Amino acid sequence: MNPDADVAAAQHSPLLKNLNPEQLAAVTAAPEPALILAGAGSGKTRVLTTRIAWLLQTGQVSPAGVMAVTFTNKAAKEMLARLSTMLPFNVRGMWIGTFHGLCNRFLRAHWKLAHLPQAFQILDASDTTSAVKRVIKAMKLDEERFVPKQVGWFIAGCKEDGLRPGDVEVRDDQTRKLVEIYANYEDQCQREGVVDFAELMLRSYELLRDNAAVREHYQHRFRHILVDEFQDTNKLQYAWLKMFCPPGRDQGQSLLAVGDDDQSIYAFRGARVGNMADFEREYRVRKVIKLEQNYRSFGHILDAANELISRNSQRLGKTLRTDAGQGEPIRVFEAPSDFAEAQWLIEEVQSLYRGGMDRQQIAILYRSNAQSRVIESALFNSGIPYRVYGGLRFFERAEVKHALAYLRLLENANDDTSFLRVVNFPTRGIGAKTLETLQDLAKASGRSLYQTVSAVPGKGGANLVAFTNLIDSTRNLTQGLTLREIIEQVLETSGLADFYRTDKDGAERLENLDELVNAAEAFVMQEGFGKNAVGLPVDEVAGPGTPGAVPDAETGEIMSPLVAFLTHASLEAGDNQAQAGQDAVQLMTVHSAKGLEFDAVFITGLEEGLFPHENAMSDHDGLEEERRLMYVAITRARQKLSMSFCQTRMLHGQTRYHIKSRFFDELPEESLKWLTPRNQGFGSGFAREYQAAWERGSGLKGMVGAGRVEKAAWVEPPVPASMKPKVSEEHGGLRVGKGVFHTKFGEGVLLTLEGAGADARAQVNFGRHGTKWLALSVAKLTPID
DNA sequence: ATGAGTTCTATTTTT
DNA sequence: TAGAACTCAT
Repeated sequence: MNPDADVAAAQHSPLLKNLNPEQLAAVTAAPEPALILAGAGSGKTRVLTTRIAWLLQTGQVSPAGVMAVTFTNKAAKEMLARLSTMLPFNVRGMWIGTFHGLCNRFLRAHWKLAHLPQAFQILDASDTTSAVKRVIKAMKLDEERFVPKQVGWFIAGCKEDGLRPGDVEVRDDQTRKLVEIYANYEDQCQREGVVDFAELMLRSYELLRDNAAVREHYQHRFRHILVDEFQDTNKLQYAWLKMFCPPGRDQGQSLLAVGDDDQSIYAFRGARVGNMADFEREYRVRKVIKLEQNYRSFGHILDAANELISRNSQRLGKTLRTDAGQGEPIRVFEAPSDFAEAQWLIEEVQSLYRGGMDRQQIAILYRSNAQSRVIESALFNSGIPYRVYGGLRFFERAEVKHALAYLRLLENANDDTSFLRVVNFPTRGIGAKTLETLQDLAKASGRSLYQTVSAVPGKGGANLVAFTNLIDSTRNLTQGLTLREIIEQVLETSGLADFYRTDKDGAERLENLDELVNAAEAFVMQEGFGKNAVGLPVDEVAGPGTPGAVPDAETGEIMSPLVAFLTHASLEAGDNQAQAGQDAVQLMTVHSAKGLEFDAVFITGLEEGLFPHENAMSDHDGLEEERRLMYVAITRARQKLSMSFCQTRMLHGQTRYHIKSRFFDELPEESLKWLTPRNQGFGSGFAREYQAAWERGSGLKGMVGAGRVEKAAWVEPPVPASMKPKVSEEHGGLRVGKGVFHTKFGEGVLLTLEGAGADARAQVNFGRHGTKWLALSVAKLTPID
């Protein structure tokens, strides 16, 4: 092939139409290491996917030679989806996925070399914590001094620095013990055939590092490696990438790193922004391409973002610009209390909605999850549908995890984590005492719990044997069944389904178990196996194309759909959001808003101590990360941006007095529109005066008397007439004082009806479930006699 | 085994 | 304040 001629011809490819000069440069960059500094809203995903498409179209690489790495499943899916609309190629040949997803794919193909069982299972965060907890217990250590979760972080931190227990520098007793726990934890995982998230990365890295043949195979195979969100990579991930494409060698391989140092907000989790600068140096990047043209926000919003972030030192340097015009200035509201802030949000949201904006185009952002409560209850009481991100995800729900534990035991009975989760759920007369005996015996003999049951004497032992018999017979019963049938069978024989059928509030959990069956069905349909599921690359697989299963790279052995599904469940916990109201206001932390965009954004709780958070304010780096977080928040907005802060806020059960965030002083005055009088600024101590006045019992009057009339905004605003509840007696067949039925809360008595139309709401006493306010536009209430 | 009572803790968390 | 995790009594 003649790349130059192809490249010249491809300049006219329809793919490249409508790209700006910087985007074009990034898409058509020469096959050498390149760094793309992609600002918020600069069309980064489009550049990434277009580049892959262009490389393929110009024949510079075949699908098997492409690897694209992301951090989230969502990003990977989006890339895959966009590519499949752009290309006639089979996208399955490419390695596109998350770091962990690709590591899984790699380890499944080389499980023997990696010293793993073929059906190894992946521990999620909570599995990891409980596994660590067991180690600490077995070592008879004080759980106060060695908090399982923290020890888990320590272990993950070591792994992310590439350190095995023997590599950790020990300088004090505490660390010595921690390393001991780490070592025992490793043994335990190995014995049980499970790996945690960090292990997926480290194990793959070590295999590549220590096995030249494997390493060279992949180096030769992947001609083009693209990495998204490079600023979020940790030390190990960068080292992992170097294994695929080592720096300082010109082999015609290209590593394209795309990132934005200004959006690095995960340093606390081990992300190293410094990897960007290191990359530029170590790979001798000749040209850094900056995508600074923003296609998302109006001028005032970008001015604010640029001005704020310019306060940070050690930036790679980037200024967003737009052709969209200035737009509206940022509205700033000072509220007397968190309650008043929420009330103001309600008014603003309703006015936007009346102005024709979709509710899902409105986002309310906050620094910490605890702030959502006040806002939620205000929204709830106003009958405005909303959706909170950050709740329990589907595969993390207790009942789902129980079902998965049974399924895991079918595949690998030595998985003690799963064993302990369900050995007595539903209850089988196996108590703590019996389990202690079992664990001691297992530890002494170096066997798994499952292998040890017969050694336990007495009634407890008999019950344990009954449990393993149940698992064994279920395994036999499910031989040859489809994945759907296996799960249905397990739900029945385990007694899980029956348990939730008789449990008084098991209905919802039963629904989730149904949903699990559906998810499995969808997984089988969608992945179809042999494709991207467990992800054995098709060109590496020698085995027969058995439908519904993936053959192993070396042996041609068939991997069961069940193992694939269990892997899927650990690697992708599902949507991180509560019940999906179609037309709902979006509530989330600033962290979870990263990567999203909305027509209207409210940044709330902009108070010193909260945002920037007090725990981050002490050191320079912490404050800079808070500033980047604020930068991320600002750049989420397309058209309208508002910011608010409170003088008083309920925190840890106490009313605290706050002053406005220093970030207000770092934004351009001309881009702000103060809805309340601007006060003296950061550090004025005004809130403390207010507090003092309040404590004297004089409240606001004292303040006004002291000549601070401009602080009238501190008075609770009167409820506007439009907001005054309209009380009625009857609504759609419902009558005050009569009975109603709700699908979740059951029967109740209607106490009050307020509002009309979309705002209509009802207060109902559900007895055992208490008295609740319900939005009639959302809640299904039916009258009963 | 279950429920009531007690104590502790509270920043963010892509996999 | 509120929730989770735990203890203790039934």
